[in-house]
Amino acid sequence: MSPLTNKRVTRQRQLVYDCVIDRKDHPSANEVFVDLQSSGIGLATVYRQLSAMVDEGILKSFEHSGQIRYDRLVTPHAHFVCSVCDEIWDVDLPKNIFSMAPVESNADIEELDLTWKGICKACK
Amino acid sequence: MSPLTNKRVTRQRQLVYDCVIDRKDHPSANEVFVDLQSSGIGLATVYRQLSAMVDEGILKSFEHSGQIRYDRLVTPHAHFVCSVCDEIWDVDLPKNIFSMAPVESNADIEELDLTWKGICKACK
DNA sequence: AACATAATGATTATCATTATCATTAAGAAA
DNA sequence: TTTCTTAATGATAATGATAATCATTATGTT
Repeated sequence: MSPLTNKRVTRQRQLVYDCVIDRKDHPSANEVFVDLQSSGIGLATVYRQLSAMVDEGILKSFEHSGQIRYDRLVTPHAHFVCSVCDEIWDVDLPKNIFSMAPVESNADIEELDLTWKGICKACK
Repeated sequence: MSPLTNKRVTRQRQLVYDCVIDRKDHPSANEVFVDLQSSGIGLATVYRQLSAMVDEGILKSFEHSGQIRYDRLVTPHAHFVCSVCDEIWDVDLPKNIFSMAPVESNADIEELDLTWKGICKACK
């Protein structure tokens, strides 16, 4: 568990965090809940802990087909989504992407969301 | 109304389309519904027509804080979102962005979603 | 004018997420 | 170790966005 937090280390918090880290993919709250079902954790706790961890900066989140997905990778990166199997991969951002911010916005860019869409190797 | 469709031109379809075109922003289905309330249109019809128009390619859509937003601009472009006022602007994609597709994906890119986030001029 | 059927509107259902609140348990203090 | 404060939990209800259902209406064709 990350030290960057002054929250109580409950059994449930540890379970949720470990689940996202171990899965290595981009689970929804419900997928984490299903994984931890046998532990007796409550659904509300899964939702609470996941969004708390995003606030604390130890997890990231993004929207995908109407639901929030969680990501253990918190450094800036992009995603590739297969339009056939709907799987998601972490991919690198283009080099110097932040220098390509639109002048129209006339603003300091804090972050960006970049998702590439296509058909993955397996589906092709 | 775009000619690219063989759908029946109902009064409701015309109203929904004109609303999105006239607004010039990125309304949700409910915002379109509220605009058209006085016409007596049904909420389900607004949802149906908007998603139909996206399927037909005469409108685009994207997810924004848990809801689907509709965009009259169907050519490839990015968005800038202000983290303070939550307003959304259409902005140009970086030049040659499609040539920067990640090699990891090993796939043909069909499209991409790019959203810049920061504080807009007005909020700064 | 008649017809076939796509579209509509009212409503219900679904799904993801958040709020509520009584109970439990971390972790600090005694 | 026991006590104590209060954050966290779990069960459940509430919310909000969107999709599905179905009887009725109206478009566009014959």
